[in-house]
Amino acid sequence: MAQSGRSKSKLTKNQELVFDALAKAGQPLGAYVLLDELRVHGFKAPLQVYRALDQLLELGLVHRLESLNAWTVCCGSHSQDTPVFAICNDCGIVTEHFDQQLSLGINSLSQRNGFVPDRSIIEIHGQCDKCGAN
Amino acid sequence: MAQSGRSKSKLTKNQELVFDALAKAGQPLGAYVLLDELRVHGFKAPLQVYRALDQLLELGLVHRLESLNAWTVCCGSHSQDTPVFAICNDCGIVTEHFDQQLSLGINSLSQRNGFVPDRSIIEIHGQCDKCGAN
DNA sequence: TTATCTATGTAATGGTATAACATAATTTTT
DNA sequence: AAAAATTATGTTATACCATTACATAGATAA
Repeated sequence: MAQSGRSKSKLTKNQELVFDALAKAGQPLGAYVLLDELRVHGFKAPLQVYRALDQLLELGLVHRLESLNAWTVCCGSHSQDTPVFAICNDCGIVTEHFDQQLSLGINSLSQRNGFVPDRSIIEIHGQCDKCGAN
Repeated sequence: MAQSGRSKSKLTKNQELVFDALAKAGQPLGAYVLLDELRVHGFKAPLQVYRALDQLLELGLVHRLESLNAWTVCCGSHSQDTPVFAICNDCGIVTEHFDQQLSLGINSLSQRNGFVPDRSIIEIHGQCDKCGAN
């Protein structure tokens, strides 16, 4: 929350609305769901959402889940390291993690192939602990 | 190619057309690009492509690149282990890898969180060796 | 106070994927 | 071989995701 707090003070009105809607949801939302939620605040077009999301991404306050076409608030506990998302097939809950072994693996594989990594995507689909217990 | 050869013998006409178009391209293609390439073979609607792709995915003959909305043939050298894709920002070349450290990392992180992984996505964006040399 | 830059509003369009329904081809069962 | 069931295919319409292009307003700098 430290980083979030610092950056959030500079948010514009639309950025703040989008961020708060995502934070309140506590789970990933699609851009058009966000649009619908924010119509009550005057949002009328997808671009209002996408522009805010782009800025929030830039600031590191939200992530995009590539395999879900959805967006979620950053947990805030990693700086610029690769986030890892665990996505439950059953309940849809998504948790964000940071994992050194995976980060090192990305760097090591890249280096062996003369590849310079810039941005990495790690998303694990499966069954969460709660759903597995049932 | 061993696995591909075995499975390919069972492909339907449309599946074979889609697979061959992807293989010939040698790089990821979008579904609508595939559709256009296959119009000459009688394809007329997106669903013809998507249905074939779904089956090819199932058979492990192709992969979907989630961060590109594109599809590519499987390199064939990993069985059911998580493929890792390196995607060059500059030239667009995509290479497929298998990496034990990353696979172990996925399993380890999952286990620590009581998560049962089913299908994982690892995509690294950056600069390839050729582009870095220039 | 212009000039510039950033944020916003709005309409139109492009790109990706699936639902729903119909038909044909193939395989299984009898 | 005929009937039934299954699988593949064809086609239309629609839903969902994202950006281009252009116009306007607000804030900041010169």
